[in-house]
Parts: sequence; C-alpha cells; structure tokens
Amino acid sequence: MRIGDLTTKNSVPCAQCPLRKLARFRSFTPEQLAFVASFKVGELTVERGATFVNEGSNSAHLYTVLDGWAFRYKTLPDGRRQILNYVLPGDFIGLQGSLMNESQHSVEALTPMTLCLFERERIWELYSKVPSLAFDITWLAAREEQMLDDHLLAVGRRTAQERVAFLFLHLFSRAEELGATRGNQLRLPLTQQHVADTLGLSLVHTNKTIRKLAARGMIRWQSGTLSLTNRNGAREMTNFESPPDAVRPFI
Amino acid sequence: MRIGDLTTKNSVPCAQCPLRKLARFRSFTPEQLAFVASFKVGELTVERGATFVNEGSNSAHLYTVLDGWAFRYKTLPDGRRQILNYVLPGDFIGLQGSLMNESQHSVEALTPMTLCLFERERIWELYSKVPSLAFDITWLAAREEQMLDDHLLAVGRRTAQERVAFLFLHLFSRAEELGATRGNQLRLPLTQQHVADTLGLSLVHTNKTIRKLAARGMIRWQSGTLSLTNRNGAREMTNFESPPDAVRPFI
DNA sequence: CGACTTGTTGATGTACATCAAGGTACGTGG
DNA sequence: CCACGTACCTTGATGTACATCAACAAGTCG
Repeated sequence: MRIGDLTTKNSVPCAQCPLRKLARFRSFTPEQLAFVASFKVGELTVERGATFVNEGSNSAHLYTVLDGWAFRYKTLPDGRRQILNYVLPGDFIGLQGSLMNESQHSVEALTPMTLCLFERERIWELYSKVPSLAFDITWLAAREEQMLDDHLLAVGRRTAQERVAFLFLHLFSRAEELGATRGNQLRLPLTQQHVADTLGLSLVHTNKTIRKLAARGMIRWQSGTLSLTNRNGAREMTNFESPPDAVRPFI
Repeated sequence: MRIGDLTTKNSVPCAQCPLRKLARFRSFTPEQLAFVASFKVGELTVERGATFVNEGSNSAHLYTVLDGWAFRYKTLPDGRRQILNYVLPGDFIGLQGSLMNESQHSVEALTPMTLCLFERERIWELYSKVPSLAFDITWLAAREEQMLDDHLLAVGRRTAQERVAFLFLHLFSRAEELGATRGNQLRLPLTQQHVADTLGLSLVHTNKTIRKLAARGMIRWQSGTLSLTNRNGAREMTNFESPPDAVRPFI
C-alpha cells in the first residue's frame, strides 16, 4: 500500500497515449502535443489503497490519470468520511492544490494506478503559451463542478434508493465513455462502504438499499461486477441524463 | 419579479469598479483593465426573486456580480430543491453555460442585483490574448469547487446543528471579505426555507435546529440579521477554517 | 381590513443509524 | 491439508434524527 517511484523509462510517449485513441477524446494539434510532451515529467505508479494526495498537504503535484480508478474525499476529525467524486482515466488531479497551494481533499487509489506527472510550476507557462490547453483545463474544472452539483442534489434531496441508482448510473456512464463496460456490465472496484461514504448513508442501510434495488430488478452487483439489469428504469427513477457528448479534452 | 433591461448608460466603468477597492481583490494591470473594459457589454439589473439563469436553457450569458446576492440551485421534477451555493459580489456566473452550451442549474436573486454582462463569444479571445485573466477564471472555478466539496461534506456527513453552524460561518466569512459585516452581525437575505434547501433538511427541522443553536448561545437570527454570538464555539463544533486569504481575482 | 408570507411549536410517523450477530470468501502460516 | 485471521456482505432488533402534519402567532403588503 504505497506510492511507487517516479518512472521516466517505460513511460508512455504522449504521441502514443492510449487515451487519445478513444472516440470521446479530441486529438491534439502538433503544438499542443509538443507542449504536453515537454510538460510531462514522468509517470507514477500507485498501489491500490494508497493515499497519494493528502488534505492539508502543500506538496501538491499535478497529475493526469493514465490508468486506474481513485476517489477524492474529505474527513472530519472524528473519522466521518465523505467521498466527493471518483477519478477515472483522463481526469485531472491536483488543480486545486496547484492554484491554492494546498489541497483541501485527499485522493486514494481504488485500483493500481498509473499517473502522468506534470511540472506544477510550468502551469503558468501553459496558460501563456498554449491557451487552447488552458481552455481545456477550465473545461475539466467546469465538468467537475457539474458532477459535484449533481452529487449534492442527490445527497441533499434524494431518497436512499434514488441515490444508489444515481451513483451506479453515473459511474456506469463514465466508464462507458472510456470503453470500460461490456454490455450492461462493469467491473466496480468499490466496497459498499465506499458507496455509503459517497451517498451520506450508513453501511448497513446502503446494503439494504442495494438489496431492494436488486429485488426490484434494477441492478445486480456480485463479486465486483455491476449489472444494470434495468437501466431505463433506473434512469426514470432518478431522471438521470447522460452528459451531452461534447468532445472531451484531455489535459 | 423580473429581469431588467440591459443598460449601457449609467454603467460603472471598470476603471472605477467599486469591488476593486476592497483589500481582498487584486488590482488590474493596464492591459487587463483594457481587456475587461472592452469585454463588458453593459449592466443588467435583476429584481429580488427573479430567476435569471435557467436549468436547461442554452442562452447562457456570462456575468459577474457587481452588487446583490443570489443562489444557484437545482430541482427535481417533483419540486424538491437543492441550493448548491450562494453567489455574492465579485462572483462569476455562467461559466458552465458558456463552456458546455447549456446550464445545468438555475440562479435566482435574493436581493436586487446589478450584474456586469460579458460577451460570451469573446471568452476564447480572452484566453488567447490575456492569459492572466484566463488563469483567474480557472482560479474562480477551483474556488467554487472547494466550496462545493465543503458543502457536500456538510450535507453528507454532518448533523443538523453542525450543518447550520457551518452554513452561517461560511456565509459570514464570505460577507466579511466583502466588508458586508458589522462586528459579529450580518444582514442575511435568506428565509429558513433557503437554509433548509441548502442543507438537505426540512423546513420545520431547520427551524428547530436554529432555535437550538440560539439556545446554546451560538447565534441569533432576528428580523433578517444574523449575529454570531459565539463564533469560536461555532468554529470549534464544525472545524470551520476560513479560506486562506490569498489575493483574489475578479474576472 | 383580509390575504399571504414567515416563523414557531407540538404530535406523530418514518427513514435512516446503530448495535449485534453471523455468514461467506479468501488469504496466511503451520 | 487445517486452523486462523481478515475483509466484506447480510440480516434482525432497536434507537433516534429527521420528516410530515397541523395549528397558530406575528409581520407585511395589497
């Protein structure tokens, strides 16, 4: 359960970045590619369970997820934990820390991860030299804000069943964008405790809620695989809308 | 309860913007000032109670608040409402709508407001010509994200009393930055229904919770004025930290 | 003045948390 | 192979924080 060393060898060249090949991500101009390639310091591998960004720490780095899942969270002194959002391949980590000098949340890996590490000091250079990438960063920040808005609505005003259905639809549609689903199935590297801490519920009540959704034929979640057995039904009960499929930037 | 007409006369010239005079806001370079002044199309006045940004509408404009308070919110089809955040002078409105073409939330005025209106089409020009302003926009987006993180933690994991205390501390410290407080007092243009919809509570329970906090000597809230009669006590019970007083951009 | 909004309080109901116990699967070391 | 520990899931009993319902008081506005 640790954070690996910085790797520069074996590092994926940005020109061959596997994420770029996904339909959802827009392609780079030569100028953008050149900057990003020079911006990337190396790669970092993180073991499952490792917390690689710490609330209150100021040594904030700037990452992009090449592979693996993680979650952002905050805790209260007595241990209560709130998961804020999940971090999937193509997502940006550490913007807050880079702009405000100190991260107000932590990030923990749900699976083994590979991160692209960037020089935080050069972010200003990015803004002045490659405005199109600066624009992309803002786009990603606005998208994160939208997800938080939806999440807040769910936790504040939805019932337990609606919340769980909403979370599953949300994660499923994000994984789908990345080609990580098969039919109505998805490997979910979460425990019910994660779901509980995401939705503001207790562990036990989360369990009972999941069972109820399963009994209603909405979902099935066994041995790490989630099946949306009635995706439309779940959509209806939560008014879930997939995000508009705008072409999405990466970095 | 309506949205006023666009005004260009009587408009405050950006060089004399009253917000700039506040210690908290950084000052403009001549270049920044020139761009912002040309970026500003005019001013808009909005009456109290008017919803001037609509969830799902695509005619998203780009505003900055010159004066007045508002709140961002989302609703479910059956009427449940979640207030996402409050919008105070110096805040940016409509970034999501400008980048994503469609706003996923609504904004309603809590008081009469004056907004500076910008040309949304020229935001790209801003990014390419004045990167320092682009950086500021990202800063504001990251700050909004931080507030949402805190809010989510409160709604998901705090008790009712902690939530109310947290909200009051939050609003008080934001108003304080703007010089809108007097001692431990603040004019709050909210009803208890707003507090309830912010914190994921019912109206009645919100009322009882406020009474309990008042009975404990933490706060007083009478005829529109909030007094933090024991700010340190409230801080302790919520672990509230004022944001680091970084110099803050405006636009 | 009545109509309406906002705040307040008590009675009752329920969704959720907490507590307690046990079950299954999977690992480890002997 | 078994004994043991641990992580995760499941279920029932009980407790409580919160929602809902109802009624009324006080202030505001036409």
